[in-house]
Amino acid sequence: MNIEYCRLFLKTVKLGSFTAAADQSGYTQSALSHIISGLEKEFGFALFTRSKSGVSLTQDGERMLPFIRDAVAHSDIALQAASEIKGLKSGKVRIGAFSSIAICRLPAIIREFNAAYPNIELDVRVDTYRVIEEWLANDEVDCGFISDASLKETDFILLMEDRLLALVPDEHPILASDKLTAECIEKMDFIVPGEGSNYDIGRYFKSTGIKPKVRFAVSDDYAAAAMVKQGLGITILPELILEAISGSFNTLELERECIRKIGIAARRNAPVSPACKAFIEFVRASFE
Amino acid sequence: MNIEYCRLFLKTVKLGSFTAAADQSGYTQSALSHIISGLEKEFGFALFTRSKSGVSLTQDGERMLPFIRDAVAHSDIALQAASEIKGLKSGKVRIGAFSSIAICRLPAIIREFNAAYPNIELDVRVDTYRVIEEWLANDEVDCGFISDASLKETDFILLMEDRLLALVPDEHPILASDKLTAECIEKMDFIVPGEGSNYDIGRYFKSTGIKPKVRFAVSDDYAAAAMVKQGLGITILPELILEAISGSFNTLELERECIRKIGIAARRNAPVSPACKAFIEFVRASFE
DNA sequence: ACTTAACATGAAAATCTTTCATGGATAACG
DNA sequence: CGTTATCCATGAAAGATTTTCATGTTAAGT
Repeated sequence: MNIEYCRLFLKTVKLGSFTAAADQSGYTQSALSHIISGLEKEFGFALFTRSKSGVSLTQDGERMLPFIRDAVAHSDIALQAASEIKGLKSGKVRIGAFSSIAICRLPAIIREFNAAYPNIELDVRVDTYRVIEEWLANDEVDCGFISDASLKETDFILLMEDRLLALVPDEHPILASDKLTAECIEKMDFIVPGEGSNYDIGRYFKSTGIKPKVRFAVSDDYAAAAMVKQGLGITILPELILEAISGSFNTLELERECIRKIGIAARRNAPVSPACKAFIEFVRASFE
Repeated sequence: MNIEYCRLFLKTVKLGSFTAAADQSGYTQSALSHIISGLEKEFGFALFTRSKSGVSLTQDGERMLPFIRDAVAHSDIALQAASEIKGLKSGKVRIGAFSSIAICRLPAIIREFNAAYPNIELDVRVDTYRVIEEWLANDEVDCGFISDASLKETDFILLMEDRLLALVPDEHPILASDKLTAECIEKMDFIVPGEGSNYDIGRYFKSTGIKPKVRFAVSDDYAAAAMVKQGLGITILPELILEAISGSFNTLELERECIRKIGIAARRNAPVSPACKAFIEFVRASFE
């Protein structure tokens, strides 16, 4: 029994016409006629009654229909399984990541993933998560690390929570206090950090109503940290970024805590390749 | 995906050898080698690791195994369904029947069955059910009508119960009585009927301990009936046979009732053709 | 080392599949 | 009603695929 022919049988049943089924399947009408005849010979009875307005199932054909559907369905499952396995042998996953993740977590993940799936190519692009969301929407990446802040058309998997912490100059009196209050922030000079963190901090100030005394706005988090060290003011950065910044810094928890939720997302309602599935699962597991 | 090739894959898994699997399946080793390579190309990964002592599944092949088994199993079911349907279009059923059934019931059954399954040939052989059981055992018939008396290696389906009745001459004083007692039987001349019924009556006398005064033993039931009519004695016959004997007879129930159970049987543990199955089911339904 | 057993491989042969060209039959249409 | 279009069947030819044949390679067993 040839499964391809069974598929043709099903299509013919659906369309009630050899000609139409053949056209839709890239065969000639003649071929399909021969093929169905072959099936009928193999089974030993007629499947269709032919007429000038098409074909319709015989009673015997009707009886066979569920069995053939079933056989086709199960062979499809096998084929599907094969393509999953194959997809893990030779895939390519395009990943969007924002800088702190790219610096602090991705290198280890990529190394381990490569060991497990040596033939899956990983293609990492780094930008802010605003941009990563665009990439996801435009199908420029297969999956991306984003914050839960504005997840829209994505399947989001939570990986970790990341606190915002204040960075304070060395030997500053405020270090004696337990947490940094809103009033303290407003009293001190504030250095607005780079683009990505900027976004989180903007949200933070907006939601708490804190109005910082902005002295500087710099283009990246490292610069902001360096300026704090020079005593030019304080700044606020996600904890994860601090891991990436070498050197020791004085951090202080915020009295009004702020947490960003970091996760990985693929486009919702879009087919996800086996390789990408495997990568996402791998990332999920590595954050457990 | 070619189901035949999947079957070959399974056989190869079972035997752990291309050569052996090819031999058992009527292919050359080379053909199987090409075929498995083809499957591997289709799936996109290796199924077997080859060695000089045979082949063994790769990890991926192992993963595919259950899916392929499943696909093959379901296509087998479809093929099986087809052969059932086909079997009902062109079968032959060899039937063993004993005379009373063959005369009183079979003609109507055969006529109706033929209308329903015009292409199934029925081949009826008539003898006593002792012989029919032999035919069943020797596979000389596909199914047979037998009594439950000595059903051994058969699948027995009960169809009807058949009483033994006494046949008494016209105007005999015993007719006034309600039932025929054991003493009455022993007082009167007894005519032993033909071979088939003989067997039932022998059992009856044995089990009840009645010792009849045997005057005659005749070769068939019709003769026994005729002799009763001539006033030569009484006899005992199954009710079903009386239907077959033309003319009116005086019957009397036995005080010690005897019932034979008539059914149809096929050999147990032997494959039963679809046509035979259909016939047995048809008979069962027509006795309901 | 030699032999055997097992799988691979390329080319040839055999078989199967598909198309082409055509025909017949009926339904729809003017 | 005849004409045309549509639909399926069919036989032969072309094209693919499958299977075999002949042979090669490699490793295991003796």
